[in-house]
Amino acid sequence: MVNAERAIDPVSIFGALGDATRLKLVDTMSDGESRSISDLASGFGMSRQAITKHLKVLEAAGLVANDRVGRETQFRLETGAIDAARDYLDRVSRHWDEAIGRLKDFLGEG
Amino acid sequence: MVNAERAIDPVSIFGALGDATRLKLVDTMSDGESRSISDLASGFGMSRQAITKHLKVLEAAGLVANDRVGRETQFRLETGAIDAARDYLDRVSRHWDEAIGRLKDFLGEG
DNA sequence: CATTCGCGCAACTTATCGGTTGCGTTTATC
DNA sequence: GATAAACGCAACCGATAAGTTGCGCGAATG
Repeated sequence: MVNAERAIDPVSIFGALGDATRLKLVDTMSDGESRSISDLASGFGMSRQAITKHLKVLEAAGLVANDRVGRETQFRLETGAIDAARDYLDRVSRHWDEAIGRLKDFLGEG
Repeated sequence: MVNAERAIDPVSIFGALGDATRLKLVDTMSDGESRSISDLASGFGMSRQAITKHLKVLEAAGLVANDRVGRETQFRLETGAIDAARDYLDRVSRHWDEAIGRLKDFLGEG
């Protein structure tokens, strides 16, 4: 199998987003631009290596991707995983709504 | 301030969802029913106390609430936090779409 | 061609997480 | 009123997460 690590696993996606630094990274990259690691790291009061680790977590979850450009590694947001997470929450929400709807119907009939 | 711990913090919401057991708990409760802790724990191959801990994490994030009924503590899903998380992802997605749209317009004009 | 910039790799430390066990308390049941 | 069910609290433990530092390497720069 070429291209492993492509699971679209809600657990790892939510896990990746469940950290203030990583969520801020996602937020930063939500403007669609590609940024180098050092560029990204400059905003956070943290070492470059720490940011690299966070980016790897985001990448493993499919939330970001990177291209090597010269001596830089530029990261960009990958919206597929975000959409998947949103869809997951949508399903939960809809399931709940339908169940509550049935409950109300049942109570209304009584 | 009465009712502290009501923050609607995306980080803690995503963090709470970023665990297989907790996500399964949310999934289980998405049918709108209230369940006791022991009831919930019976499905997972895990001690009641472990489930209690997970439920507290979910509760701290605002994803579930509980009422004491006799000797049972019944938990139910609280959709507000889920909606908040979904809205957050929506905003990120929309921001990205708009930014990419502007980029395409710019390239198209050239 | 020496320097420096951006990065990857690896070791290490500390804190937190996920899980366990044990015990005491309250509520229901026989 | 003894027994059992459902729970909370707390101590404990191994694994992992988040951050650091140090070092070496290839790509750009003067």
